[in-house]
Amino acid sequence: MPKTNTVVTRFAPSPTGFLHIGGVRTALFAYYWARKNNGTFILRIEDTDKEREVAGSIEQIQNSLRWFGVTWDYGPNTPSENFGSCIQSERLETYKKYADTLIEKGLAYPDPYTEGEVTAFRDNAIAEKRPFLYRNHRPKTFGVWDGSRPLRLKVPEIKRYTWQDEVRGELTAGEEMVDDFILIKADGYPTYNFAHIVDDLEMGVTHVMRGEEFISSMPKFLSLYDALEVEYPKFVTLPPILGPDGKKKLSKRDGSKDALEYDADGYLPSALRNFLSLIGWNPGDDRELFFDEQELIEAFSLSGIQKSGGAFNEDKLRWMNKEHIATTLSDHEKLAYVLSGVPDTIKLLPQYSEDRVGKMYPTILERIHNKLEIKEAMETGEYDWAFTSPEVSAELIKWKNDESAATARPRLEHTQKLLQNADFSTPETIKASLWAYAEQVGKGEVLWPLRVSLTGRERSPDPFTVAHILGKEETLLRIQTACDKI
RNA sequence: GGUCCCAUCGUCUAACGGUUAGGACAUCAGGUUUUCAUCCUGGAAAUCGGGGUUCGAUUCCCCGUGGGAUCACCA
Repeated sequence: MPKTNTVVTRFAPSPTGFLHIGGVRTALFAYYWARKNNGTFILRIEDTDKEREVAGSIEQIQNSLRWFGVTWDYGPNTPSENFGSCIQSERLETYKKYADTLIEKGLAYPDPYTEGEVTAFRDNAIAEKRPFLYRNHRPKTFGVWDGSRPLRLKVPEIKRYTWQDEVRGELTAGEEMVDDFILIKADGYPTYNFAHIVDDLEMGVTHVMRGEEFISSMPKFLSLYDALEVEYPKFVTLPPILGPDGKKKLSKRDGSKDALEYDADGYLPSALRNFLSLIGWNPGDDRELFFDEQELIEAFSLSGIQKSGGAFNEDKLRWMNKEHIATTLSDHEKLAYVLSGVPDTIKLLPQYSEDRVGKMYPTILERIHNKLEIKEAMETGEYDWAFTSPEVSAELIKWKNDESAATARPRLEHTQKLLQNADFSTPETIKASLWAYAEQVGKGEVLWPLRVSLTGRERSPDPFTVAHILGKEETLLRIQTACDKI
């Protein structure tokens, strides 16, 4: 649905693989800005390099965006009545049209050199330690372009360019960066430099949002806008997302993996969205937790975008994910979340049942930040007590104030007696049945041996929670087993 | 190397000439607690350096320094 066209933004990835984290952030910002202004958001596929194209990545990119809740008004499967397809390889006629216009104006010409000759020019310039400029070799007269050779732009004016960036203010570039770049390659496909500008124009894009790596190419873009005699859109330069070291750009190793891998690791889309939005942008106040997409859209502003790059802080992402799990998931969803993190090996344990997991998921969620940590805790045996009778050592049952484990036996037996008549419906009701006794005799004296009898472990959830998870029968049995041992 | 960009606690960041430089994650200490976890309280922790401009610079300007980007028939 076309909206009020005050703002049109786009996300324009090339289908050369999965969508990485940096790309997601760019998409998110462009999407927020469009939605905030009741504008239009376009997903455009820049597939003009057939060599690098990876099959299936268009689907993959769309799936990733959908996972984040990003929706687009026009995209690969939703063409526009006005400008048609959002896939560049299907728009070759359009680029041709613009190329012809430039040729007519005398502002585009076929490159008369072979690739080898141009390379030789370049190597020569490098050897002489001076910047290579194709325009120094520009032919005196232009031949007729038959499509078999690259078509180059004749830059309308060689000058120092100055332009406004919505984030960084006034930016400049020297005339060394102004050169006769290629508009259409010998294979008939346009270059990024040409295609993206033609498309932005055709699609009515008002805000071009992209990473800072494009700043140095701006003279190219501006000279083309000038050659076409069109208005510049607004430029919004986004800072890079850096690796944890805060220097290099985020690499695969430290988080720039497929956005969907985070799903597998148990990161909630809302948490990752929240986290990524806060790298290179902030709402201007102390708010950090944005559980809802709408809040983010409302808070978003161009003035909150940062100039400098931000590191990917996985600790903060983990914290944020925990917060999102706690506040955005229903009880049912929390249980499903934990269940999906239980390794198969655990499911083989004799007392394993979903019912038991259903009683213990809150205590598990209290201790983890993502699904990976559930798996890890389970695999290291942290929760084995819940699914199999523990091996209880008498040594461990001994409370620090006791002389030996046997000292605890009468207390355990009394505890067992109290629990026989206890209400096991919640940890609190179990606690109620034991609390008076524990306070009278000593909490550590009663609760430590009980907890160890039930779990066999030095560290575990509190005994009331454990007893509730195990149920009355199993609880009493385990206490008996422990008593028999000491 | 040329051109360009950036610079506040370890990290993400607030401050848009006047603040004891604030918040969050991480970290440390204390408290609650039978242990772990949770939770609560508190602490330590930053304006890259040097010059200007100004009554007054985190903030404006210049020079350094450091980091980054870019110089393709890739995007």
